[in-house]
Amino acid sequence: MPAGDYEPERIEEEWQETWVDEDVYAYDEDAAVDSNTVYSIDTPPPTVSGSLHMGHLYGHTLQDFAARYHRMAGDEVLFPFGYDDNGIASERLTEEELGIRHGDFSRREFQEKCREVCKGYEAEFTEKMQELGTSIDWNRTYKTIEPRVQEISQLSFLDLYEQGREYRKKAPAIWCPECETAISQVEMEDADRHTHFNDVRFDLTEPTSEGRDSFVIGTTRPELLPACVSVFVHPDDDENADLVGETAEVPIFGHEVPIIEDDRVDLEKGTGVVMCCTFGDQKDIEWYQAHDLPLRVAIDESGTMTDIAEAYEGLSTHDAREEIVEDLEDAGHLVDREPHEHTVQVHERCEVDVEFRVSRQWYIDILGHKEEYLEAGREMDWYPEKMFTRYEHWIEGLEWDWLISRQRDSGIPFPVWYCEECDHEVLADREQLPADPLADDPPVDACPECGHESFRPEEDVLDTWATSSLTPLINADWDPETLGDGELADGDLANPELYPFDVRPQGHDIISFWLFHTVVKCYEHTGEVPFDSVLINGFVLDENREKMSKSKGNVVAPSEVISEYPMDAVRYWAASSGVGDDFPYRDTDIVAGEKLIRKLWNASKLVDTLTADDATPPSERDGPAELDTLDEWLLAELDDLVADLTAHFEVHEYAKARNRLRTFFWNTFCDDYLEIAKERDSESTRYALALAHETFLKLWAPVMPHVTEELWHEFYVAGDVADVDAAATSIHVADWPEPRGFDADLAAGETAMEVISALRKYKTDEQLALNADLAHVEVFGDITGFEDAITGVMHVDELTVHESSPEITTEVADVDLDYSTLGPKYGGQVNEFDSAIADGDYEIADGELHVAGEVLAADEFEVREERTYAGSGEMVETENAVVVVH
RNA sequence: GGGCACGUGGUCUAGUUGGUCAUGACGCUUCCCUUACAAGGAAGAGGCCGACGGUUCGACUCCGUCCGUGCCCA
Repeated sequence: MPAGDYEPERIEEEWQETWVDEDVYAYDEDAAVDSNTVYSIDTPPPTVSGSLHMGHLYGHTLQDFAARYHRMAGDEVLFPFGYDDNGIASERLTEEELGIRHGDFSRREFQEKCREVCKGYEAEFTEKMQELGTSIDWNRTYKTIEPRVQEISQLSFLDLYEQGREYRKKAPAIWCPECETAISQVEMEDADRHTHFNDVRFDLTEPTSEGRDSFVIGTTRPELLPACVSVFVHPDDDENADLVGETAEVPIFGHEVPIIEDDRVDLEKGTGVVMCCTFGDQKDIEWYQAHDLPLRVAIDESGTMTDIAEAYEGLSTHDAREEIVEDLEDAGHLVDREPHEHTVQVHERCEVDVEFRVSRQWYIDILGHKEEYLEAGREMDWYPEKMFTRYEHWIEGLEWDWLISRQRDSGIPFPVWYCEECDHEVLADREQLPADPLADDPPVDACPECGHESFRPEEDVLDTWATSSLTPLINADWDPETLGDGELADGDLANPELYPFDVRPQGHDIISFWLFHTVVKCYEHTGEVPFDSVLINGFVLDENREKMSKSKGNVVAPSEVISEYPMDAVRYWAASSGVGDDFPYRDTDIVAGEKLIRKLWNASKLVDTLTADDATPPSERDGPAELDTLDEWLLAELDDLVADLTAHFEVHEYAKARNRLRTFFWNTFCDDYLEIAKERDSESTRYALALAHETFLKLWAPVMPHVTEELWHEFYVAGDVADVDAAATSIHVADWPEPRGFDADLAAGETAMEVISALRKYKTDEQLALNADLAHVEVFGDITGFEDAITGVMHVDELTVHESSPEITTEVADVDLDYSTLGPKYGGQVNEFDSAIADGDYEIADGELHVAGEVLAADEFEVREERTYAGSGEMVETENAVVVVH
């Protein structure tokens, strides 16, 4: 039984080890035959190279609330864990850690090194995750680089190819010159740059009809001049209309380009005349395609100037820019140059400015299926609902098909070869998977198209999202019988009961790509929306509500927090905010959790001393035939609590659940009921105490799993922690409480609590100790059945209860109008009622109020009376009773 | 620049379809070592609900503008 102080450092660690060692949270496939009784969670796997941050802690804790609640509520829960280790992030990590470059090794060698480096990080990550005390099934983990996942990723590629949804195309794509790979729209982020705005004069080959022989263009990227292929003017731009149709000569480089009109020119900016280069930005690409312009590639894949740049060949874009500006100045073509702040798009992994390059890449067609994906989003339940708009707007704003090929070594290879002769695509047989074309042979000896016998392997690897978007299929172990039909058949999933997943938890920042890509992939492979619901967690901000960032130095590490506070207290804080809302990290909130743990521990000690020693949980044994009114009242209130909490947990309202439970436990149970119970000696009270206490342990279990587990074992499980079968006896596999149908006079109970509160106030006001004796107390009000409770806890010698009204004189102090009825009925006249009542200009007769020429019915107003007690003793009023103390 | 949110006592927050004394916690003040807990208990002070307009009999709640903050997307 609980004794002394609770020791979280020791006890939390003990339980964490036991839970993992004894597989308390293991998903039981054999038990889980029915998808209705399975609760499956599909967590986005964190990048292992990143260290654990407060976002991981918060996100996983939130999922754990759901997992633990559903496990107790009778569902077979799958709470898996994945490590994302096949992206550019882990590749760069390996390079840094070992001081090597990926290009110096064969793909398989480099992948070996990646896996070796990641292994260490994974072990560290696992350890840190387990310190969070979440109910993850550590038997169900996967790594995105492991062979089974590689196979699923390649299967996904084959399946979409069979469905005709993937294509290879030579087109402008977003390119990172640092990583030397194409990247997709979602891998870009904004960065502020300090640069210059250069006004450059272009000469015309012939003067215009207006007699002009030159014009000025503003640009931040003069190094793109060699790539200039045309100049544009807006059709509504009267000032520059004369330029249209003329030919301009590009300064320094001397090549001639046409001047064309196009309404995509921004009239608000610069001179209204802009150059189009291949390529400076996305608009250049649009123009290039719309006007069928030539391609002039001035920058190569590593960000170095090409021979097109003539004298500047071999320079970096940055150096070329400086030199070209100088030369423009010398040649008299630089009209003006001003410092300029602007936003550019950079690759999120290396923060290098992206370029746009024409290259041959693989794409998944998504632009043609926007409506289906919107519909898929509508079919999911969103917690909170408002987050759906993010998904909606993302899809509506899509401009590129999904580019899935990357020119990297690490990652999962495309299972494709090309005929050396006709470029015909040959895909791997599914039996070959996972395949690596650089090492493996194609499945055919000769090209099915032209009969040629030599093949070129695809060197590219799949985009990391191409794998990360398959986690539901990885968790359910996908291995489809047939490819290309886009439907789920019997046997396609080893664990079909898991799919669709009940919930997809994730941060609101990754709705647009991770969630979206996962919906796309899984929907296309199975014909079903992969998630029933989406649970969005907000960001953990610092104590000043600012985003944590390394540069600001305001990052709080979970390890620091956990070493200082019990994990249960940290979880209590994590339950403080509505899902989806960002919220600040504050020590004081965690301290509040610590206090609650202590309160629960101490209250448990008292319950233990007050109740009989019985190792059977009270919910599983018969109570006394007859319950005392007080005890029945508590249990009836408890029924309401259980119903409310169940409803809150069902819809992820953890903050509401937490606050409701805390208020009832602390105020009603500890402050009111326990104080009364101390003074009683009754079988009924002992049973109610024990049953309420057991219920509290269960209701707190999802939020505070460690302390509740410890208390549960102290009360109801015999033997040492090490000796018991934790998988069978844990509170976390016990049944979630249900209302038991206790029926009590809740009004009388409430009145009785008011009376007690009034007596406390009296004692405080009179500077008496709370356990001071009161000789005689009279109560005017209904407290039937609670008399003993009141006399006991308040130490009242004689209690008299009156049915009748007390000897008091009443005066009408004020009249409260029922505005919700009167407003719609009388409109503006309500103001007249108010001022008349304020002036005392009204009459009450036969229960009706005569005011401002109208007669208001009894239910349209309420009279507030001021009472003066005429008898002896001190009067204390409450909402439903009058108490007189002698 | 566009979109989505959010501004409530010193701090963090609750507030369901508008109904008139705005919730709780932390902190603060006073009192109480009452046989689980003084890291506790009892009582109390503290707010023109971001600003300005509008709709309404009535606005923290609805609408508009502005200011401030955050995220997403250009």
